[in-house]
Amino acid sequence: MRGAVEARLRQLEGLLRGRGLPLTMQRREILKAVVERNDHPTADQVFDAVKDRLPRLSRTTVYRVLDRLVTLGVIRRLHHPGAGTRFDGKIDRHHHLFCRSCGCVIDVASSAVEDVSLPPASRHGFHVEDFSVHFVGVCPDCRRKASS
Amino acid sequence: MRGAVEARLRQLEGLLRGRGLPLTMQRREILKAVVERNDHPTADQVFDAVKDRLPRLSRTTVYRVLDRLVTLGVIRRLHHPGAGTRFDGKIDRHHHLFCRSCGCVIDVASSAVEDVSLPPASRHGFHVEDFSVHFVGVCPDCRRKASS
DNA sequence: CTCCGTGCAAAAGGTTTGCACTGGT
DNA sequence: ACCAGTGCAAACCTTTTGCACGGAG
Repeated sequence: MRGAVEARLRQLEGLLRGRGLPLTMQRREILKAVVERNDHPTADQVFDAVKDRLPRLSRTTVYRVLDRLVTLGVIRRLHHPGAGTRFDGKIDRHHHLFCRSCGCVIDVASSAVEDVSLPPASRHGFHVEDFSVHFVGVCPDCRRKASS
Repeated sequence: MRGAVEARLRQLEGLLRGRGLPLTMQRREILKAVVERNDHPTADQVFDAVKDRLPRLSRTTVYRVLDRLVTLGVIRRLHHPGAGTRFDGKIDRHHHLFCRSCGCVIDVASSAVEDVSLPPASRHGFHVEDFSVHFVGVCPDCRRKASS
């Protein structure tokens, strides 16, 4: 999976160069931190993960860089029940399982979900570009605890 | 649509009485404020909508009452991209169109979306109870502005 | 009468902003 | 050298908490 991270860094570099923006250490390390984990970290968790490598890093920068990465389309903002904003290193279409018991979020590959479409007449003139499905239920861990 | 609001107030009254909880003016007015609008107000917007009728109302109470209404299942919490927590007066299954330009949210009737399910092999032991679909795109207003 | 609910004020997060300095190109 | 990015501190906004009073059942 190391190669995947390298690929994302190159993607970031390309997007930044295309706009004449600098590729800083902070952007590199923050992107790595988000992509390397498959949970969905908050800005604060990203800060914690990166601060060892960049001791002078400020929380402000984490917010600003995450925002920039979202704008560039390198990562996604995730709207997590309960807690604050979270970030998701995956950018291919995928869906989420939200556990209503412990609040965790599990990714589901898009291919595991049958295609979703809206009848054109129901769109109210809304131009739909993408979608994601939020499944709500109980995760394996919580089911195990509940049955014991 | 006035009748619908009355019905929801009776529903609230029943749920509260069943638990020996009082039906206060604040709970009545806050529920009305959420149900009467078809957008998805924040706690602060609810406060603004109700403060004329209840001049001594405090923001704290709005938060507490909204929370209680969610617990009772009379309204739903909505996890909205960008902004803070929003509340949705509809409790039947429906989906949402999120405008990435202005941030507004439009309801979609559930019947307009084909049923979505996960193949059993993809559930990783997760027990799915419900789902909702988040469509992302551009709303009619923003499309109009963009084309001019 | 008894609790729960409410209002107020203050605290607690989480996120944003202004400004001077640093760093990538 | 230039301009965007960064760090710091303070501001901001939303949400939560402690405590005394007031109102519904």
